[in-house]
This record gives sequence, structure tokens and C-alpha cells, in this order.
Amino acid sequence: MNVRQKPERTRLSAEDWEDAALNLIAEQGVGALAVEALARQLGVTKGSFYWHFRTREALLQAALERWEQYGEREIISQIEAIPDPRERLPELFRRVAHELHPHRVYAALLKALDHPLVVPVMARVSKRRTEFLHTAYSEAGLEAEEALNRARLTYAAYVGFLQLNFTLGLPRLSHEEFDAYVEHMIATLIPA
Amino acid sequence: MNVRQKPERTRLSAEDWEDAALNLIAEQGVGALAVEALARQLGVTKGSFYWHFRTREALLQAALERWEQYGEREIISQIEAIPDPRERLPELFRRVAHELHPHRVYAALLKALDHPLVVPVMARVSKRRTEFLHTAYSEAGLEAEEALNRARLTYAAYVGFLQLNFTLGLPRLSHEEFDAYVEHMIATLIPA
DNA sequence: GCGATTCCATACGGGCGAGTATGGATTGCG
DNA sequence: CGCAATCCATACTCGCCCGTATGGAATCGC
Repeated sequence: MNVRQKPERTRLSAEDWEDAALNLIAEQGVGALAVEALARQLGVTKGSFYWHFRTREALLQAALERWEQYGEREIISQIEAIPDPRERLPELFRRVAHELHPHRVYAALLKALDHPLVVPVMARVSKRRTEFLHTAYSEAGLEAEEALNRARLTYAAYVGFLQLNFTLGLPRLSHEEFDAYVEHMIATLIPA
Repeated sequence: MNVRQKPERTRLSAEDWEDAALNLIAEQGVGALAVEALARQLGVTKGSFYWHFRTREALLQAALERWEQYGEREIISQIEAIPDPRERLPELFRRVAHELHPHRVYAALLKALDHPLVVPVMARVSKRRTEFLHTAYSEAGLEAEEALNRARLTYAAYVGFLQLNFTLGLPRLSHEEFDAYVEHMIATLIPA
């Protein structure tokens, strides 16, 4: 903990602040996003911050936009590259299940749904992902109505799982238990 | 808005404060729980508050305990009263789906998982409910391992749905769409 | 009805963190 | 090299809200 990536990074850019903000959010939540704290962590003072950003909210906004931009790109394209549509969903499940850092941020944002700024971002992201699932289920053979509801159900299960196991450290699943759970999801949610 | 239940309730008890706190939490989230605001809303001043409670956190704690106590009691017992185990889960789904106020509080607490005080409460509640689902699935015919994972999946789907549709006002389902979604859940998650 | 207890109002102290002002250091550029 | 733009430090102000201190009003017990 408390390690600076580069001990002396004599000059900072707005992007540096945004990245640092996202990291801090991932570790301590949106509520902990304070400019003096961030400044300390970056080895500078407020003076620097208020040169790059007009306000604290502006940083949050920028950081969220940044996150929304460079969020899922790769995974989606990787999945779409799989030729057989029926193999895509299981592969998606397993791949997503073994991610970590993206989930941290998403979970942190999930428990910061108080804040008005994060709501629209999360809404957009969730919408896009649900739509992706929707078409995936359609291509896997479900008919329209059913595919949509299954997509909703799947994404809800994903979001809920993050809350229960990430934020609340609820069942504390072992590696094997977790894998078994994922396989159970696949068996239950994906048509044979 | 801003209606006092009883215009003049000349004297207040600790329970009154706790109820008011829960209502405020349900409407505006845990973050909005400020003693002066609450006092205004109750038509008194801080002086009153600090006679009943040692601190703001103490109120939150008390309110959460109160909520945890009188939370689900009735529904669970009603469900357990259903003779045929295979009818319990569908009935549970449909009943829960048509609640409202309890979900408000739960959703508000869900997006306040930042706060250290709410985490253990939510953990306990979620654990109990998942266990309830676990036995229900067992009684409905699933074997041990599968029943547990199905319970986790079901509760995760519930939690996620609250987040997506309550907090984010995401798909804005119509009445019919919502019912269709619930039936889809039943068809997908509950063994035939 | 009268003192003691319970409940509440008013006024103040103080911390925490956002935002401002201003001058100094560093870097790019002619 | 030297000037301008860029980046940062220091030292404030200010608002918000928790908590405290103390006196006054309402209510209960005898």
C-alpha cells in the first residue's frame, strides 16, 4: 500500500488525476474522493489540482467519463469474434468471472449510486451491456421476448453478485465454490 | 411532501426518531441523514435529538436495528404456511414482486453500502434470506449443492434488479412487462 | 400543587474539506 | 538566453454540520 508508481513524477496531467481518482474510488469508494487526500497520494498539493480542474465534481465527472470510455471494449470484441453464437455466452460468463479490477470499480460505483453524477453513467453502461446480452441470447436461440428477459435476469444476477460478494463480503466463496457457482449460472441461464 | 403525520405531537420518543430516520433514508438515502434536517422535519430542534441519542451514528444504528427486527417476519411465515413446498417459491416471487416500501428501504441501504454501519446489517439480512431460499429450493426438489447455488443466484438476481430498476430507473418496465419478467424468473429459476 | 424528572430551545464551539488568492518554480519556445 | 506559458505551494476564507452547554417548558409522582 501507499506506493507511488513513480516516486518523482515531477509534472502531472489531468489524466493522471483522473486515473488516480479511479483507483481511489475502486479502493475506498466515491465518498473518499477528496482533493487534498488525492493530492497527498500524488505527492502534490491542492494548488496543482485546481489548476487542472475547476472543482471536485469536475474531476469525478471526468474520471467517470474516462472509465465509461475505456471500459469493456476488448472483452466485447473478443466475444463477438467467437464464430459459434452458442459458445459465446458461456465463454463470456467464464471470462468475466475471472476479471478483477474492472469489478472493483464497478462495485464501488454501485455502492455510490447515491451520487447524482454516477447514476447516468451506470445507467448507460448497464443498458449497453444488457443489450449486448439481449442479442447474444437471441443468437443463441431464444425468441425475442424471452431473450430480453433472460438478458435482464442475467445482468441483474451479475450486479447482485457483485454487491453480495464484493461489497458485503458475504459467502466468501472458495475458488472451487466460485467456479461451481459460475457453472451453475451457465447451466441455469443459458439454453442448452 | 413535507406533511407531518400529526401536526402537533408535542412529545417525541426515540422510536419516533428512528422511524423518521428510516423514512428519510428510504427517500433520500443514508447520506441525507442529518440531525438538524430530521429535527426540522419533526418540528423540533437538535436539543431534542441529543437528549434521545448520544450521536448521529447512534441513531443510524438504532434505526437499522429496528429495520432488521421488523423487516421480513410476516412474509416468511406466510410462505412457510403454504403446505405444498413446490408452490412456495413461485408464491414467494410473486408476493415479493408486488411489495414496495420494503424495497425502498432495502434499495436505499444497498446504495449506502459505503457506510460501515450498514454493511453488517445487510450482510446478516442477506444471509438469512439466502438461507431461506436455500431450504426452499431443497424442499422443492433440488439436491444440496444445486439448491445452494440456485439460492445465491436467485437472491443476487433480486438484489441486482433492485439496483437496476429502482436506483437506476433503468428499463422503466410497464406493469405487463414487469409481470412477464417475474414469470420469466419463475420459469427459469424454479425447477418444474 | 410542587418538586423532580423528562423533554426541548437557543446559542455557541470546532473540525473538516472545498474553493480562492497569490507568488514561486519549471518548462517550452523564440 | 530570456520571456511566456504552464504547473504547483502556501496560506488563507467559508460553509456545513456534528456535538455541547445551559436554561426553560411540559409532565409525572407524591
